[in-house]
Amino acid sequence: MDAVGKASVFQKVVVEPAYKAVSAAIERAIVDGALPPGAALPTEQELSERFGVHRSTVREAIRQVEQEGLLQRREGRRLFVCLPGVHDLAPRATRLLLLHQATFQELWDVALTLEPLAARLAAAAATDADLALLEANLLASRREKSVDKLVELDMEFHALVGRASHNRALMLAREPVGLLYNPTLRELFRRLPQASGRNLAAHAHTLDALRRHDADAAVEWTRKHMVDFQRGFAMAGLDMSKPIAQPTPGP
Amino acid sequence: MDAVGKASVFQKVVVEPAYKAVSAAIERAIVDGALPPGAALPTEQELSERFGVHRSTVREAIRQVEQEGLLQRREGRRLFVCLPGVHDLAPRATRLLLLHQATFQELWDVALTLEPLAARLAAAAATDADLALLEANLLASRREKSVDKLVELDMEFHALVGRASHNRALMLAREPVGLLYNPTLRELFRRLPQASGRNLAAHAHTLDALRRHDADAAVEWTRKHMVDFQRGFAMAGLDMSKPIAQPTPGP
DNA sequence: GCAATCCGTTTGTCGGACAAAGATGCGGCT
DNA sequence: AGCCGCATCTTTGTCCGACAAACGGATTGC
Repeated sequence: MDAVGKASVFQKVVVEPAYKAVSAAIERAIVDGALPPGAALPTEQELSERFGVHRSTVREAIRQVEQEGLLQRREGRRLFVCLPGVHDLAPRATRLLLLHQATFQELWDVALTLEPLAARLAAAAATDADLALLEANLLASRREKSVDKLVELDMEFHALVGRASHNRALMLAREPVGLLYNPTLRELFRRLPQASGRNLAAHAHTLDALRRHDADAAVEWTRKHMVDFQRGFAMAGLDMSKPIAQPTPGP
Repeated sequence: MDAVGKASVFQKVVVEPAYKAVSAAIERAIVDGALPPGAALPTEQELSERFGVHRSTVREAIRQVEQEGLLQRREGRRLFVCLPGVHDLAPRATRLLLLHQATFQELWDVALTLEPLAARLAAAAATDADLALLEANLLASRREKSVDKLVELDMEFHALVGRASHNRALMLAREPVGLLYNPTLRELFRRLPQASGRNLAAHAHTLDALRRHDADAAVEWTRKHMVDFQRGFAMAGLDMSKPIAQPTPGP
């Protein structure tokens, strides 16, 4: 209508808030290596002077970077740069799946693929230290009677196999899935007490295969273990197509 | 040494900052459903009154929840509750793998397992809409000449197969892995121009299998596709055991 | 030399202020 | 009566300053 017309020569200008710009700048400094892991973040005051914004603005920016897992409060007050670990991302992924009401079937399809992969890679890459941790887990499981603790130990066993693979992409992918077994596994163990024994036997066989670096056996035992679990799941009358429950079980 | 002695009856008391308590409270309200997705977050002032803290403190808390992906700025100013999507978590996972200098081999081992799984599930679950999107992607790829765009389209194809699986756990697991192909794929396409044609053929066969709901064929073509890629990788003289590069390639 | 203490620094929190951009409502015009 | 434009209110983004508590380091006393 005017001289410019409908041609969008002038796009709508987007102004990003200062706190966002600052948080992006801090993030970039960390990712680019200007602030190496372990280094202390400069003082809030210094940052506010450097960026030319008020300390409150800097604080808002810091909160964002902090939540990102790139900063960690250590020894009291000061913030230090740190590399985010898988344990930092997994809860978020878990919550995402919960909020989206993912079904146990979805989880299971992925687990049925990832756990054997973890076993296969672990057979090739497991160190003595990894094997020792698995051994310790197995021993603890044999002594444990409490269902809740057994579930914890079972999940830990699989997490340890994941770690023994020394594949960080795999650990990242399987962690959230592994976390969500928890409530279902607990329910299953409660309904089928005998499942726990079969579980332990399968773990023992898997560990044995890992010790021999026998990838095929490790995969096979893991798969058997999981199929067995699935059968138990059906026998216990649980429904795989229902959304997964919160990791914090009700009364 | 005093009356209490070394017995740790009195643990060191940990006081969490107010902004953290507030952010946790807001998060809980969202996760518990008190603030359903789509609802507007109360005013900063109202929150500050309700929690009995200063508005600055509320703002710091909001920044954290915002970064978590549970809040989104829509239509200008107000913040609205929203469910975090996979696209919100993936960049973080990607950055984590980059910072940890994960090798392409690690990525590849996972991809070699997840992509066929996606194909298998997609063969069973793909809707007409999914297939149409894949078809459109294939057509666009056939017309495209630019290497960069072709890489984008290739990654999109695999992402679409993932979506067609309708398995959210799978999408979550494969997204970060998929994102990191980018620089390597670009390098490969640049060095081996003929790879692109083979790529398209494999995509076409995969899509065909998905249309026929033939899971075995879909898996087989996907696997072939990936093994082929791996061979090209070796032929191009690239090293899988080196850390992956940033998604933003240098000159 | 070691320990207790004092002081500056840094963080967490608060009070208030103000500009800019939406949202709201009201009155006037057709 | 319905719509438009304008004044006003709200809300956010940013700033200023202040202060208590905790931490670290320097200083001082024994």
